[in-house]
Amino acid sequence: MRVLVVEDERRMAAALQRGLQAEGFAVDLAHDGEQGLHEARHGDYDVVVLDIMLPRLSGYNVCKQLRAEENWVPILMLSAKDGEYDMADGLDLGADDYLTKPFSYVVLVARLRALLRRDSGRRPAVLAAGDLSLDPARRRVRRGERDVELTPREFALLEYLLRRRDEVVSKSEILEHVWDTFDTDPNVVEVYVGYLRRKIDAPFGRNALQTVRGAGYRLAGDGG
Amino acid sequence: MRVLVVEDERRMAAALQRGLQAEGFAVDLAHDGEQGLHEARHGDYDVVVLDIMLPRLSGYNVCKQLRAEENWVPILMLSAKDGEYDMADGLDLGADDYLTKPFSYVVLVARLRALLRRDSGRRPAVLAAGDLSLDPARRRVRRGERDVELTPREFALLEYLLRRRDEVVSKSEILEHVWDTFDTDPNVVEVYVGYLRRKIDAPFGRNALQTVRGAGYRLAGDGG
DNA sequence: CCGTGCGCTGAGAGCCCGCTGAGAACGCTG
DNA sequence: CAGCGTTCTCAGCGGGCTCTCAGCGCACGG
Repeated sequence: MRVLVVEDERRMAAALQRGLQAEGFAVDLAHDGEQGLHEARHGDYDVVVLDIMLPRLSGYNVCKQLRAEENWVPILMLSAKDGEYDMADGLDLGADDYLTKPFSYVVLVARLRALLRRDSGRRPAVLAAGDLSLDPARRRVRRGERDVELTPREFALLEYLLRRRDEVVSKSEILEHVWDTFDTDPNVVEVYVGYLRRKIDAPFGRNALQTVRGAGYRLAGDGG
Repeated sequence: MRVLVVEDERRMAAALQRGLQAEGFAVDLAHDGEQGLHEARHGDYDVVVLDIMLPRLSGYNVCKQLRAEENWVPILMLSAKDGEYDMADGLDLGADDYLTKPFSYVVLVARLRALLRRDSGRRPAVLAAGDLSLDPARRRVRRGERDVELTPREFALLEYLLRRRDEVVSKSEILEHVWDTFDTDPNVVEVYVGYLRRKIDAPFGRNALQTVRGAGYRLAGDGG
């Protein structure tokens, strides 16, 4: 999962980066509002952590601007507790959650995961393709009436493919979003696609997870 | 997807070309600002990667000129980080995104894809000629209501011909844009034209892909 | 009518892509 | 420490894809 942290104070930013990386996130940093706005627009992040007090452009305005552009990436706002800013304003502007400094990593990570799970509630809670369904919140996968057991990695892969169902997704895109790396041997994707097929397709005589030779994979929207 | 890379430094340009081709883009190169401007005007590209420091005409001016002509092709600017130029200026001039050298190659690809996704609303997403259609994003080709399976090379060839439908396209042009070489035996084009005809024309009793003896091929705009 | 040259096609060689089984490394639990 | 589940690497293989080549048909010009 890709996280953008917009925070001008270097030590705070570095600490957040280390902490979140330890939790398995891929973290990029922006050090002022303009850069943050730019990265959020173009960087394809799954969630944004946004400080309010920023040089050049405040977190408020970054958030406001993004929402004005119909960019609904989940945003978690951070503020000092000196009360100069009111967090309620942030929520009004379209932020999805907020935290007041100082906060603990544990809480931050928990909030982030919650945001990712519900994805701001703007998308359907359950991802589906035909009779294949995945519930991110309950971490549950079903094919028809039967539950399917997946490992964490298999689950993340299926979730990503379902979010982009009917599209052809390249192995490098998969590596970037599911493994949070890009210089890994793409063979690992092939291996996990194989695992998934053995669990969601083969036992049911289906073929949802299709190979597009020379391009990547496609999850058929009708469930195969 | 067609990408124009405007970059004077040969090694950089060659590396970008190879890398982007591996990701499935069709890449053309321009080596100075004037050539880049000319290609961008006439080349029908989906996105332009534009270095700022260029001989004869700077990337700034290429961008400014294109926008002045109401040409809204998505532009991603590249700059050295020596700070001589401020990227914000580039955005003011109408660029859609920027990256600072050195950048990771994967980030570049991700940004390009994001640009293409965002922009896909403006231009027709699918290329068509009569009841023959090709969707670059979903990597899908249809003749009427029937899906047609193509190999990567066949797909690239059909995409190129569709973009230039009703024009007579020479074999050397095809070699240059689809095979990215020019000293190859043109017979390979004949072979692949043959493959395509067997998949998109023969089974349907159609004749979209026409031979213009002594000149090249033409894809009939009405689908044959 | 024939000759020349262009384009078409079937056959086949080689290569590369993707799939898979085996197993090593790692962490967690009892 | 043993046992288990998960992740990932590696090597081998099978087959699809690409491209070459040679032979043939056909258009066009003499």
